[in-house]
Amino acid sequence: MKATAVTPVVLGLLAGKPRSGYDIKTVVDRSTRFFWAASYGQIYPELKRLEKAGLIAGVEDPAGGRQRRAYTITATGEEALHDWLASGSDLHFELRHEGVLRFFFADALEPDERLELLETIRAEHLQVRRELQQIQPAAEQLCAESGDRFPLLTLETGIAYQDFFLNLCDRLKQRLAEPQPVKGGP
Amino acid sequence: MKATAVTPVVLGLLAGKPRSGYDIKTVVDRSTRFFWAASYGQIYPELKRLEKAGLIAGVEDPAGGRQRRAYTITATGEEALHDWLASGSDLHFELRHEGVLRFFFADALEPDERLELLETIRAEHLQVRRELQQIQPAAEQLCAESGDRFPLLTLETGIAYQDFFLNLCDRLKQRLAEPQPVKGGP
DNA sequence: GCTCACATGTAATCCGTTACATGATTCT
DNA sequence: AGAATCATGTAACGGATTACATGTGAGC
Repeated sequence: MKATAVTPVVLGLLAGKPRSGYDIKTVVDRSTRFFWAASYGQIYPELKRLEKAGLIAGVEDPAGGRQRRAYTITATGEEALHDWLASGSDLHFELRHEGVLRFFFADALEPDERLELLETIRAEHLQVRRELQQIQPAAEQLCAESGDRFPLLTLETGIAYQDFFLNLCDRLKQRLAEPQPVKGGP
Repeated sequence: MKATAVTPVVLGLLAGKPRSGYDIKTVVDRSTRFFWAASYGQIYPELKRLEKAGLIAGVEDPAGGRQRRAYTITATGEEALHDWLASGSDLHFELRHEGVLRFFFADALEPDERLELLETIRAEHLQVRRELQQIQPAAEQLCAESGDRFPLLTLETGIAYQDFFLNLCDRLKQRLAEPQPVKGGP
């Protein structure tokens, strides 16, 4: 059983409580999406793979007449999750930020276009910040109910992360307003 | 000519000065890699595409007897670059952070393992910070020579970004040390 | 003579998203 | 009645990485 990118997400979410594939996708979109996304095309095949490997167990669990298959983590699965969580180094880290890329090439822009770019970047991070803040009450409730404070701490991290970019844009705007030293001197 | 993920990087770098595919890859690995990566498998086909579309022009430019094809940006190419740089909204943004993902699921860890995890995350960001700092002198020189301060500002952004994670790990470590309120009260 | 950096390219492979197909149930 | 949500799944497509193949020149 080689672990793929979705393995830990699925395993981690099932460690909380039994869930269906649809359920997992919904939770991912409201939580890990901001630093670890997953699609149906990954989740459903992965559930079958993990079941075959004995890390999770599926049971038919229809709600009403509606088809539904819920999965529970097994003891082996919990072990595998713990192993992954506690295994050291080489944590995958990747950022794709088109705004920063554009800023990198901003020499080709006019001064007012540069400010506009920073404004656009700022606006997009502000939007994400709002989305995260909307989730916060639900995360706080979940924390109080389950006693697991890590999803809430992670959400707060996400908000602080957006704040970093908001501050960054403000600082860069100020630095662009400062007169830059010209070659040859004044 | 539909733009792909590498189009702006290639165009942006050629706007500075003529370069070979190999050269582009080298510069990318020392600069944009941290927020926008690119591989040979993308760069070389893209150069051919952009030349066919008339956005760049290639000239044989052997150094010694060594084969080398350098590309220059055309007026059309400069226009396309500017259009992309100045076009509004919907900036692609994506983060994949395995450390944060693990922290999200850290309820399944022992207290000391949680601290270890934060330490691992911290160490990896510190490592990236060091790499960026090593580039700084070269970036400063380039800034002084070319008058383009945006690569340097972007590098400084990258360092500040690593600092955000370093501080985050420290703050989270402190918060984990605080006694958490237990259900039912003390 | 050997190793490293310069240099170009592509094929195989892996991976993930998107879109579609299908259908039941609940809410308005 | 119709829309939205719950629910499962896959096929096609697009995109990117990896690895390989190949060769020159410079420095030790």
